[in-house]
Amino acid sequence: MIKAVKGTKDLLPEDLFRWHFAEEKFREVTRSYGYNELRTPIFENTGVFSRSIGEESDIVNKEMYTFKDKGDESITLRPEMTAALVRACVEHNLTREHSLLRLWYFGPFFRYERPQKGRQRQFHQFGVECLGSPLASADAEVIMLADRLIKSLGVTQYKLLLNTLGTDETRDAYRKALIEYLESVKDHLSEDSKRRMLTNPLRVLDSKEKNDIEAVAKAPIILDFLDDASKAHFENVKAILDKFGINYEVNPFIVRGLDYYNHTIFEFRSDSLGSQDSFGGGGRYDKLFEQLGGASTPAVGFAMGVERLLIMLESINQFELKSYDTDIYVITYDDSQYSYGLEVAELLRDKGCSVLNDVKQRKFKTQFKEADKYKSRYALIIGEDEMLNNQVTIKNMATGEQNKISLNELTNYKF
RNA sequence: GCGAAGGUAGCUCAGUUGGCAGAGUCCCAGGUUGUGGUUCUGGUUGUCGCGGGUUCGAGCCCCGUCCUUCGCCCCA
Repeated sequence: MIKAVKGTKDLLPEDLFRWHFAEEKFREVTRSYGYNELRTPIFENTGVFSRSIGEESDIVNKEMYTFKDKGDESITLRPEMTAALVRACVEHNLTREHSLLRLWYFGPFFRYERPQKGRQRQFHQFGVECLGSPLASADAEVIMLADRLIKSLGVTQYKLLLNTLGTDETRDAYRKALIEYLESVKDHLSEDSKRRMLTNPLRVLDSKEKNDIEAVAKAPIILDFLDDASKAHFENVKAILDKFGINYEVNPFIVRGLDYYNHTIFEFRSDSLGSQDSFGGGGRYDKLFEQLGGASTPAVGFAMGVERLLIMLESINQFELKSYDTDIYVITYDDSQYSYGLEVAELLRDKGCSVLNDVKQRKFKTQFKEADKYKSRYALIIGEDEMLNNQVTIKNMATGEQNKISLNELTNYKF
């Protein structure tokens, strides 16, 4: 038997009820903040990602699906959206036409990783990007949108972690000081962290190793390296969140995996997800437009792992629907009324009802059982009698009440 | 890339020291020819993940491999 590729999943009809529920909320919440959807191709020229995410990051180094196409171009299946979205905005000059641009997206992404709970090779992200404002107001809007979305899905058990990286200069100065410190406690670090010290030193702060956590406790803290403007920016973000009762926890140890962030960074975590406890995150990326050849454009955004979000919905039993209800099931006594039943069904579909005919033309009793299975609210019963008199018998499946009516009455019936 | 557990019917799983591959559920048919949700009766369903090996005989033991799950790494 041929199976789906490792780390990929089919979404079956029963899964999709939950997906549709979430996707509806994406539309609802983004609309309430005036965000418009943007879609980009699923693959890009490799440079879009290698130039933005960071050559040293694991994503670029070992997780991208990169291949040469028949024209010998290096192509990469998108591992995240922000770089692709910025590319599209630059290419179409969108930020020239709108000095402030609010966009959202939802779609599949690809990373070559070891599959695990909440981690697949093809996975889905939902996210928003607010382009054009350097102010804390934009950071706060994006965070509040994310928070509102999570709440609207019915999720309550989660934490919002907040940190700031300051400007590129403060981040680089901090990185230097941190490496210096880590060198001094090198003997107490795990093997992983000794390696990370060189590739992504900020990651060491986030280690789960007991020894690392102790060694890092006295490490220099980014907040001490911030210039006044960066501090003010961060304070403004917090002030807005405070005003609207958004709970957060400042955590100088949270770190994002992508190189392009500066100033505010944040992460949503939940303990119902096992080891992949982060289900969303984002931050400000003021330099990315320039890196990708566009005009300097301050920007902030976030992304959410949709599979992880849905795991959380499942764990709180949110949204258990297994199939959609239908309005009407047309039941015919035998095959000679089938064609008449079809006419009646089409008539009702014109009115906007969902109507089922038994295309297997099974026996009378079985059709009733089907009507139950599809949770039809009404059964239309058609025998020789009804057909000859241009009538139907309409039965309310919940009350059992039924009566014979003409087609005319049927088309005016309030279902 | 590293470490650990698992894979038996569509689904959830049982299967003893190696001896005819099972249960529940779902599905299908029927309960005397125009009424369902509950119920009763009967029935179908298998590459025991895949490939080798040991054995008279393998779902069970051995080796390899694929996939899933859990942890590390990394990230959403």
